[in-house]
This record gives sequence, structure tokens and C-alpha cells, in this order.
Amino acid sequence: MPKRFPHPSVTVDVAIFTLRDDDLQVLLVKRKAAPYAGRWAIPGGFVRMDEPLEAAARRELEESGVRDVYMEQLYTFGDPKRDPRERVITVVYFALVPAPLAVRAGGDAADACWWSMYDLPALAFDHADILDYALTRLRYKLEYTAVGFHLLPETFTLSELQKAYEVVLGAGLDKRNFRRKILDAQVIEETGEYRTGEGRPAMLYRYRSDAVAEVRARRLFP
Amino acid sequence: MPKRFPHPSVTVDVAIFTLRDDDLQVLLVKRKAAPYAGRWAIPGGFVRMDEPLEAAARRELEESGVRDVYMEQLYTFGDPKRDPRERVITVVYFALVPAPLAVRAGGDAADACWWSMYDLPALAFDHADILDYALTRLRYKLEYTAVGFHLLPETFTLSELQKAYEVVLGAGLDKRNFRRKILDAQVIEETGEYRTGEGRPAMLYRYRSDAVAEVRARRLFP
DNA sequence: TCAAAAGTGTTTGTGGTACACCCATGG
DNA sequence: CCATGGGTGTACCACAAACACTTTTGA
Repeated sequence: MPKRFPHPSVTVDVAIFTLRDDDLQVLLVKRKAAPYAGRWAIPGGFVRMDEPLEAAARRELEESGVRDVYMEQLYTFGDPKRDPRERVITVVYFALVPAPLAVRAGGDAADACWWSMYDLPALAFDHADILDYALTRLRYKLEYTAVGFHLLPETFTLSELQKAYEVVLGAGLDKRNFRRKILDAQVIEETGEYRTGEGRPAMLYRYRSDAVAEVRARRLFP
Repeated sequence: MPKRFPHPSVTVDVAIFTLRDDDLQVLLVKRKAAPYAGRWAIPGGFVRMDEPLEAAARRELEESGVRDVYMEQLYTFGDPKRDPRERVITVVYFALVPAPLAVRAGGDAADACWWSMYDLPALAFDHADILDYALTRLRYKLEYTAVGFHLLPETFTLSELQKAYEVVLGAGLDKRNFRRKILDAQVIEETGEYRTGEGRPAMLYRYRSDAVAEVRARRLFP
């Protein structure tokens, strides 16, 4: 294929979510270089010529100190003006990480830290739109698949799980209904261990990796 | 941004679906040039430097003789080996067209015609994977949104609508339940006209453009 | 009057939601 | 013994699924 057309740049960006302090947070890096030097952005970088898109996204995760996490492709943003320098098409992934790991500023980043999704700073490029879209998708998936477990450590109590859902969905849930439904769904199992603390100790559960993690959507039409 | 990295090619490809002869069909074009000359492929082409991705996809549609149709971004495929010549990342859209319009072979195509999704020829590149994924997504969306109407002409009978759903979903549906549910959902309205033919004439309906076209998914957790 | 397709209701089961109290532990 | 969070059941309503016959027209 002769280069009959000039080629745009292609990057991957990753929206990395976690739960910290009963809050849904996203990892942002502070840009070192122009454009938008000093502005916060989601981690990202160029796709190498011999590298699958998903591998590029995992490389970005690792540069931020995050590995072995749930990740899926979100959407591709390609507005011609989204980068002021040249045409950059970005394939965005989103990732869910289970714990408030230490993060580091890799590559082009001067700094990296977690920000509440409900209180974001001004962002570089179209990253505010990207995070809007990512949150919508996260909430949506949470409602009909079991991705929520990827935001929690390996073992957790039912109250912690419920809190996680409440934080992401931005709404309160009924304790008895939550417990009945999640236990009926057979996606978690008891570990036999208890977590002690204030009040009565709570059973620790783990996610069953053999669980059917998706529920059939209620159909609009029969 | 200096070109610190070589840039891949970026294309858009479009999976265009319609209903013909009580069958779900997809528009394929016969490739004129190498690689895969003579093989069938979904329509696609390069993204121009000043062109939004969706505009590029609509341009591909128009080159195939299709316009004013439902379209959404599907997924981005970027395996380094998916094109034997060089790195090509493709952003795939899918489109639903209402009628078996005449189609034409635009651009690099020697020929263009409709093929049954249930009986496809050998395809170029990774287009078989792409269509697999597109069908899964189409079925999924059909179940919880009203995109199905975009496969039908402006007016249609309930039997035609039901048939459309059955063909796409690959399963039979109960007539009374189908009718009750779709009428209760208030997404279609009577036109007052009837379609005559063999047997009793059938009321013609049209899609209500003000309809709420999405239903809340059954949630895995409360 | 027959063939062909359109149209129409009821019953039964399952899942969703709302709601308030007792239990086990640590201090 | 009290404060704290953990854990439990039931009643009502809405929606899903199964199921068979009558109506209207053209030939």
C-alpha cells in the first residue's frame, strides 16, 4: 500500500478506576510537555508499530504502576482538532483496579495521582469527554455484569461490596435486597474467614471465577 | 509532536446490515487490488487527515450507495498482522439500512452485493471476525433498544416487524406477547393505512421518533 | 366457501421492591 | 451494658411466558 494518504498518529489512553475512601477515583497524570503542559490527563501514549492495541494499553498501565487488572476497549476518539498539534486518533481503554496501589509517574508524566470522579480538575485534550463516557459505560456494565468485583480486593465483606456499588452508581441500595440478590446469583462464595473491627465480625467472601458474570438484559421486545 | 514513532495507517470499515427475503444480509464488496484481490470484504477506506471518523464512515456508506441511515461505532481492530502489507488500524462502524436499495461498487471495489449473514463467503483480512462481533452486538442492541426499526421501511405491519426480530435473533417469537409488548412500549403508532395482500389486510405502523427507545437493563444487582 | 394472514385475553410463575428488628463483638 | 456494624424474611406488585381460536379479506 503506497502512502496515498498521510497517516495520523495513533495513541492509546487508559481510564483507570479504583475505589478509595468510599469514592470512585480515576488515575490522572500531570503533563510535563506541551501541549497542555501542567494539565492533568489520563495516562496514554503512542502505539508502537509491532504492538497490538491492547498490549499498548497494558504497557501504559504498567508505566503507571498497575498490572494484572480488568481492562476492555472503550471507544475510539478521532476528532481532527482534538490535539492542537496534528491529527491524533486515540483508542481508549478502561481498567478497574482492586486497591489503592501506589502509583508512579511514568514516561511523559511529571506526577500521577488519584482524583475523585465527582470532583475532577481541568483536563487536557478531550479527556473530560472521555471520562464522561467511561463513567456512563462503567455504570452500565456494573448493572448487568459482574465487573464490580474487579474494584475490590480478593476478599471482601458484603457491606464493602454494597458500598462499592453505591459509590459507582451514585445511589443507595437496600441491604436485604442486595444481599439476597447477590447470593442468589451465585457469583460469590464464603471464604470461612471473618473480618473483625468495630461491631460484629463480617463474613469474608470471594468472587467465584467460574461464575456466570452476565445477566440477560430485560428485553424491550419479546 | 515530532514523529518519534512511525505512524500506522488508519481506515474505517462499515458493516452494513439490511433485511432482504426474510434474511439478515450484509453488504460486501469484491476487492479489485491486492492483497486479497477478488476476495469479498466489508466496505472501507482510509481516514482523511481533516475528516472525523464518523464522517469517513458515512463517506464509505455513500460510496456504496447508502445514505441517511443509523450508524454507530462498533470497535477498533488493530492487530499488527491483520493487513499483510503494513500496520493498519481500522475503526469499524455498523449501519442498519431500511430497504434493499440498489447498491454500487465504489472506489476500490469491483462489485458490491448483499450476502446472507448466515452464509458468508471467505472474507479478506479479519473481516470474518469483525462480522461475528458485529452480529453479536446487533443482537444485543436489538434486545434492549429500538434500533430494529432502522432495518424496516417507514411503515410496516406488526408481522413484518416480528419477522425482522426473528430473522436477526435467529429465534421464533410468540405473536401475542410480541404485539402486546411492543404496543405497550409506545414506540410505534398506527398510520391508519392498511396493507392488503393475501389474507386479511394488516394495519401499517410507523416508528414514533419521540419514543423512548431504550429499556433499563435487568440488573445483576439491586 | 376456502385459504391465508391478522388479530385478540387469560392464567400462572418469577423477579423486584419496600420495609424493621435481632445478633455478635469490642470497649 | 452499650455502641457499632452484621445479618435476616415477608408481603405485594409488575412483568414474562405459555397457550388457541375468531376475523377479515381475496380468489
